[in-house]
Amino acid sequence: MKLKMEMSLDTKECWNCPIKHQAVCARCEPDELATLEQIKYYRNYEAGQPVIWAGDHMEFVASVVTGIASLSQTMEDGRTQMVGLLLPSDFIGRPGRDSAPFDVVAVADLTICCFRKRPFEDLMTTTPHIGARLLEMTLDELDSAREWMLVLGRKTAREKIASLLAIIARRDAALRKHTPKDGMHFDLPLTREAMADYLGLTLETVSRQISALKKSGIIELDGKRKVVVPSLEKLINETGDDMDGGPIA
Amino acid sequence: MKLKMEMSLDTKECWNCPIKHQAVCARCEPDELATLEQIKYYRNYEAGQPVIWAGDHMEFVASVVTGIASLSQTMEDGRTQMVGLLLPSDFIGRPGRDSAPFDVVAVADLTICCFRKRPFEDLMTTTPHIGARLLEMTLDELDSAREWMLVLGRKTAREKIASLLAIIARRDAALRKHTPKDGMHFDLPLTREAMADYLGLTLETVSRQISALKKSGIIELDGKRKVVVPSLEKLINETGDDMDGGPIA
DNA sequence: GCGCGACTTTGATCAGGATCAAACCGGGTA
DNA sequence: TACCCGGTTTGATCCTGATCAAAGTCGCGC
Repeated sequence: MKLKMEMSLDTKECWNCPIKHQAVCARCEPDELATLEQIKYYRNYEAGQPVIWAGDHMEFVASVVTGIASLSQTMEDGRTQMVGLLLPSDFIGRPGRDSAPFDVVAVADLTICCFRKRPFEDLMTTTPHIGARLLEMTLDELDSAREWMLVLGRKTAREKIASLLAIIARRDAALRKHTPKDGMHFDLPLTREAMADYLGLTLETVSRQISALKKSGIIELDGKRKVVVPSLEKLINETGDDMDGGPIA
Repeated sequence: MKLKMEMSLDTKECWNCPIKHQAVCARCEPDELATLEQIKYYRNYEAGQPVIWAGDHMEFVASVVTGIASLSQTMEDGRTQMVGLLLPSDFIGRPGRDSAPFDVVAVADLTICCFRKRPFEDLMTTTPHIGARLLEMTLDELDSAREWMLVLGRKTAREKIASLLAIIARRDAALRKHTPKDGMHFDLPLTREAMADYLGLTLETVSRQISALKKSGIIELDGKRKVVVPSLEKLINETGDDMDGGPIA
């Protein structure tokens, strides 16, 4: 059993938070940050642990600080669809509702910064910065979700895999604050099954298509979980998207 | 060529607008409404006409007043995916961005209430009501989009058709301000092709599955475009969703 | 080292939808 | 009336990805 990951001390204050420029608190004035500081607390989850089940009462909203979580739905017969990946700075929860619409599960070891819901909502009504930033983030997420609908509804298995890899490559580059480039390598944080659930495929098909991309020289694998992209252009060619643009998040 | 539909005079003032309680202006105070009144104008489109192409510069944001529009994406090779249906009171556009992320096309004769973008954005910063309402609407749309991802990624053709019919039935009932019930009948506002684009299917499969549902007694058809639902429960059984809940929008 | 369990790969077969093709229907117009 | 045209239905066949099954890989604890 792995030890629970703890955040290092120096990230425990808002003014030193690694996501302070991207998260819902990005626009806050010092006094607003001070208020957030009062109502926040951290929670840690290890890979695989559930954070929230759909329908649960939520007493907090939160921001992902480090790690990855998934947002997903499951039908009675067990078919599941992942509907979003939550990366650092992404927001969890909905001011104004108290039950969660989807399951949230830690995919990799996860730290979230929780805000007690009632005070957070109060703060939203008394200051414009949080609401404005949340609106901005929500509109971006809505665009991302809609772009993903094209992947789910119209792309082939190979295109789906390539699209997922391209997105992870872009996000990984963004987290490291440089642009994606040829020869880049990154961690594949998802199991084959999680990829399948995100892409609306089976895990066997995911495995086969990854093998096929490898055979075509589009990607190289280093172990099961590390990917090298020799030519970003070739990868994007496989996604079915036109060269520039394409889903960002 | 059909005559362009014009709104009747009595809906041309905000205080008499049919969607004033649901749209982005729902929370506005009288003085805010007065400002909106200054910056708004109506536009009409007939079925089939484009409203905006993806990438276009947008000089307005808008609310659907009457009719239906679709939000969609098309790949270079022609594959298209509808990513949303816009019904009366739904919002078009994104404060803070000036190019449209998706195509908007009138599916049925359409009237929208446009707000010049710059003044609208200014109004958003000076009053909380519009931003708060827009956030609320955007969060709902995000949930809807994510629910639709389950349909696209994991449901069978039959389940997809049943899900679409169930959604249209619910929305139709909501527009008429009563709850959906057994024996209800409603208009099918979409062509088979539009349904296919919404569901990630081909139009032939849509046609076949509608025939199959008819043969099973789940629905009855009156012409090509009117549907009767003898038992709502039976229809929902076909969606794969559990009885209550299910996608709302 | 060995064995176990979680995850992954690969193979064989099946089936749900796509594709290609043709006929049908209803409404508008010459 | 006959014709045409957009939308729809139905049929025959194909193919992608699902399903069922078995073997391979890696990390970890004993």
